[in-house]
Amino acid sequence: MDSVTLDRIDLEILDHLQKNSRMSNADLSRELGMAPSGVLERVKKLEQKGVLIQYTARVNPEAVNQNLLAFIFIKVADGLGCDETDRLLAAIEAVQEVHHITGEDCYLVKIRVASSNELMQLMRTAFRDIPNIISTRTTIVLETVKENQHIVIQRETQDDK
Amino acid sequence: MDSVTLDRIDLEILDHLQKNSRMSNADLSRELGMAPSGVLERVKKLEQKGVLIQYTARVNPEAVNQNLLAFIFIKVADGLGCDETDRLLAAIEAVQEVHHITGEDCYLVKIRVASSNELMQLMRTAFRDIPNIISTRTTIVLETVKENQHIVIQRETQDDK
DNA sequence: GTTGAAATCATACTTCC
DNA sequence: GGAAGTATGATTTCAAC
Repeated sequence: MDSVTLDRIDLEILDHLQKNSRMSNADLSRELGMAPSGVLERVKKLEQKGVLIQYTARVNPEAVNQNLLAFIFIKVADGLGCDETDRLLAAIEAVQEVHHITGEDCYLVKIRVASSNELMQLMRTAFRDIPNIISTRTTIVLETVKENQHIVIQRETQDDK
Repeated sequence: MDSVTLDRIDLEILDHLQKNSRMSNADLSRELGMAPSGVLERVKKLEQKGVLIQYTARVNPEAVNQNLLAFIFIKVADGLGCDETDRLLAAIEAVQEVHHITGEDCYLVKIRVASSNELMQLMRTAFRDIPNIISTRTTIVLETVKENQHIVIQRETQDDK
């Protein structure tokens, strides 16, 4: 999944769909100056190749009472963690991200919940049930200034077709 | 933006669009067992109310050579940071997230770049040019197990219409 | 990648509850 | 205030090129 070759048009498609995934294929093809069918075929291929992972709507967390964002550093018994621990952490719905990291701790987990109360309850239940966890260190987010998953599309460093 | 009342149908819409924002309004209305026109009106209102922030496509970072993910803890001179620092950090394209956090450091920044080389260059240029930054502490992600922005839609804790 | 045609969809307007 | 019905123009989709 890193041997995929993308040309300029593919990168333009990715850029547009990152900015608005709900745009119609007709609009997208107008932007690119191509026939809709040709664009659709490229989009389908990008999906098949695993370049386009998902189309998602971003929901304002405040609007659905998910006001607490936190990062949790987790130290586990077996040095680098294991597949089972990975799986258990990822299975928690409120957990949005699970990363293996360098440094003292082994995991960095991003979690979004309704309140500090809910976070405490999760720590006491879901996290407590995961074996191997030695310690956790929680950092609370006071305010989020920026938050997206946009990947910078670098047209110049890519091969053209 | 937290006084918005959403009923069960609104929450179902959010849930569906989070899972696939590119689904047609016709498909969405079939899932909900409603007429397309009614569903469209709700979606438009959710956009207007700022509940639906954006429709975006998730791109596989490896496919576009963005293989390095890192979290940077930043300490600034003026305790809690300021709007100007917020703005400068957020302006860096590779920076996906900027949070004010509790604890020793003031900011937590998530950044995605092509390589450790590019990260180093960014630290030497973009970050170096931000006044007030006292120190940075970088944590490199070795592997990402889970990464999404899905918000848990809690049907039971919301008011029904 | 494009064209063309049939099926399907988006959406604005009206009517209904 | 919604939601459903309706009509028209746009879009999707797939064949053949």
